[in-house]
Amino acid sequence: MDILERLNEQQKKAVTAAAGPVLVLAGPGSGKTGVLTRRIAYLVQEMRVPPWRILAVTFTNKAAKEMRHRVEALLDGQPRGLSMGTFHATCARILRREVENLTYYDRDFVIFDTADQKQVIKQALADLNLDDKKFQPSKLLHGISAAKNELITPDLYQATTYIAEINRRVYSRYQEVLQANNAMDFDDLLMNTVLLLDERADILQKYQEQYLHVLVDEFQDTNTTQYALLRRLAGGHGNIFVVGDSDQSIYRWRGADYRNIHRFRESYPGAETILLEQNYRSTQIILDAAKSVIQHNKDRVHKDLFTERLGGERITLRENYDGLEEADTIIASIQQLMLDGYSPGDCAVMYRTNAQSRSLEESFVRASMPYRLVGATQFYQRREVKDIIAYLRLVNNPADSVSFNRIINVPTRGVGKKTRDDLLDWAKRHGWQPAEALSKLVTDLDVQHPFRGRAFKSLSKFGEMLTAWISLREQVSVGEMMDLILEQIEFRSYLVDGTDEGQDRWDNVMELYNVAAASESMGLSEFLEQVALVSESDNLEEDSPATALMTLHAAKGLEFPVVFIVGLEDGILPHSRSLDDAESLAEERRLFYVGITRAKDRLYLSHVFRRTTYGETEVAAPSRFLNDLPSELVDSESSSKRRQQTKARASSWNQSSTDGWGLGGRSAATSSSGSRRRQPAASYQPPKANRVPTPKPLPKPRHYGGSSDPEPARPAAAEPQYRTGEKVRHAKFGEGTVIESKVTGNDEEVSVAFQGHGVKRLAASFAKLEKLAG
DNA sequence: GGATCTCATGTTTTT
DNA sequence: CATGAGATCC
Repeated sequence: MDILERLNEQQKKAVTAAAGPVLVLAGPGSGKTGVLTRRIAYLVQEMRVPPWRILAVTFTNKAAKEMRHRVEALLDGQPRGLSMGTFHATCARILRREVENLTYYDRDFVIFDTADQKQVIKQALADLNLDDKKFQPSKLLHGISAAKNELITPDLYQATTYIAEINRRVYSRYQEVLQANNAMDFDDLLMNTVLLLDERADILQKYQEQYLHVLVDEFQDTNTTQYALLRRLAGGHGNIFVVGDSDQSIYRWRGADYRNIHRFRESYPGAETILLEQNYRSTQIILDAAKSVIQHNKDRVHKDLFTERLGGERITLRENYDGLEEADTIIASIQQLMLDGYSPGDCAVMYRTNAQSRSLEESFVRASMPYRLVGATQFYQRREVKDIIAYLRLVNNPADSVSFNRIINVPTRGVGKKTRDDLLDWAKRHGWQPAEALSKLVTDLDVQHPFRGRAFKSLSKFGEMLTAWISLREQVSVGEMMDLILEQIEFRSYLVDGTDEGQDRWDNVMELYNVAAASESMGLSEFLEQVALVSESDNLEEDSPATALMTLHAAKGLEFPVVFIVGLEDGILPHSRSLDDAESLAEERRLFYVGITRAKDRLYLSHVFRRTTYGETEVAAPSRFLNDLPSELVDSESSSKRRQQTKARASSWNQSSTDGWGLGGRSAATSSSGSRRRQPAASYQPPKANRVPTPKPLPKPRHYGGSSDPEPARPAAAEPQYRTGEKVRHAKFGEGTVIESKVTGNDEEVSVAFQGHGVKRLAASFAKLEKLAG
């Protein structure tokens, strides 16, 4: 494929720019990913740069994955050795490779997520005899994260006030606790990499020489530490190509600083700056509205965005009575759009806070309209999943006391607070890690210990299992290890308690198992790292027939033919916590701008008269941002007006379809879906028009539809679906032969021998086995 | 030691 | 309203 095909002049200029610093300021919809990927292809193909000498960094796994695919398509095959990944994954890879040069860590260090961090901070506070009610863990963590994002170590932390001094001490202790656990938090991955490169000129030089070209996506979202990293890596040659848009900077609260764009120009005075101003996404009207909104922010780099999609539908602005009516109105609009040839999957509903998704979901369920929730509760944060990961982490890294504490009594095994404290105490006195102490208890029969009777029995039993797992660590695969653990702790019977929720939890564990089993070639550390650095929203299914529901933050980088932005009220968007700070307010405005610019054809904005938050209903004022929309671009409707027009049919505020679109079959929807790893998109339940419209009490939306589709309510204890000898196909493992299959609870456990992959035990509901004829 | 209740808490969350 | 952590009760 010709790399320069169908590029406009500016895009071409960026792709073919000479080596050296390049700054691409890319408006929304201006084809920045295309430019970035073509730049890489150009470097390889035209400038003859070996792929392994190129480093491309992104913020999300999804962006990295997409870039990789597109580069592959351009180059007609895999660019061997190309480094492409998120900042965190890139740093983790460097740290892992250089681990022997790290003072406090050994090779199996683990990555702590926010829940783990909270435990660490509590430990730090306890160690310092500070009250965690007086000093809020979340606040302290935020402060620590901010420091790390600014490359400030505890030693460099300037404390001139009492509270800052507390912060400094907690930060310092927090780092010690992490190190004692052989663990890093997300921010450490970045900071420790920079520190390492600063300490060791030889290592710095090695990476500078390897990465002859550095490319960065979403540059406006970099924080100080990330920018420091980039500057160091590109330090020798200065071949750094960054793409960003300060108008889309919406992660300031995470340390992102779009002023890095200005700094870039100062750091690299010779940098070539290229503006991508042509928008290929939106209609003129939508783009004009977006421009009018963002124009109110000060100190912007001026861009003159334009589109060839002149005209377009006007923006619809609606006032509804309350959130319920707002949701129902949106659904009615989607149904109307369907008559115009749009699919529900062409539509997205965006909101400021996750809490707003609930009422929307309920309305979608009630109307039997398909939807998918993007980036809600993350799979890897689910309790049962975290529990099992904690087991694996402990096996991988017995120093991990956070995981230890998490699972010492999960499933309940008779180790309560007292016994646990005694154990931790005893371990501490001897200078052992908790897991180490447990091993001692079973391996060293002469050891003096404070346990008797039941406590001793429980601890030894667990100690024996743990010791055995650790000794098997090098010999078995991750999947086998997990299988063994699940079996021995009888996790299934612990979870499956006859409720749907219990079954869901077990299903989640089986899904994790499938991920592990598919990661055959990975070592345990590697597996855990991968699991720590992926997130759910990386798996938004494209081309799903369901309307996407997401926060405005989650919407960045996406586009939809039809976009609804809800809750345009002062206090929601802009959010109440941002009202008293100009910089925060500017960021809220950017958030609105990001939302508007996601839309290709149609944009619907809505606010309500009465908003219910935290169970309290209050009158809400329309968002101040609405004043920034030129009235000639907007069609305003309010439900009271509409009601008068359609008086005959609509009679009350509470009626669900106020504008006369009472189409939505009111059959009780069965399954909604969160976006899940390796799950098919939410299955579309078409409105069953002829069903008796008896609105049942709302089923609580299931977290996903995996195990029940496509055959809901498989009779328990029925015949197995799979027979011995039957040939099946699995997405990962390919063809195989069924060895045995048995029905267990609501599911079926199938053992299949796969060519080249050995025998796998799979949960039928997850494995998605395809039966092969013959 | 384990279950149950109460009470505080609540923006966004690429990793 | 809905969730989670900690206290309290059995």
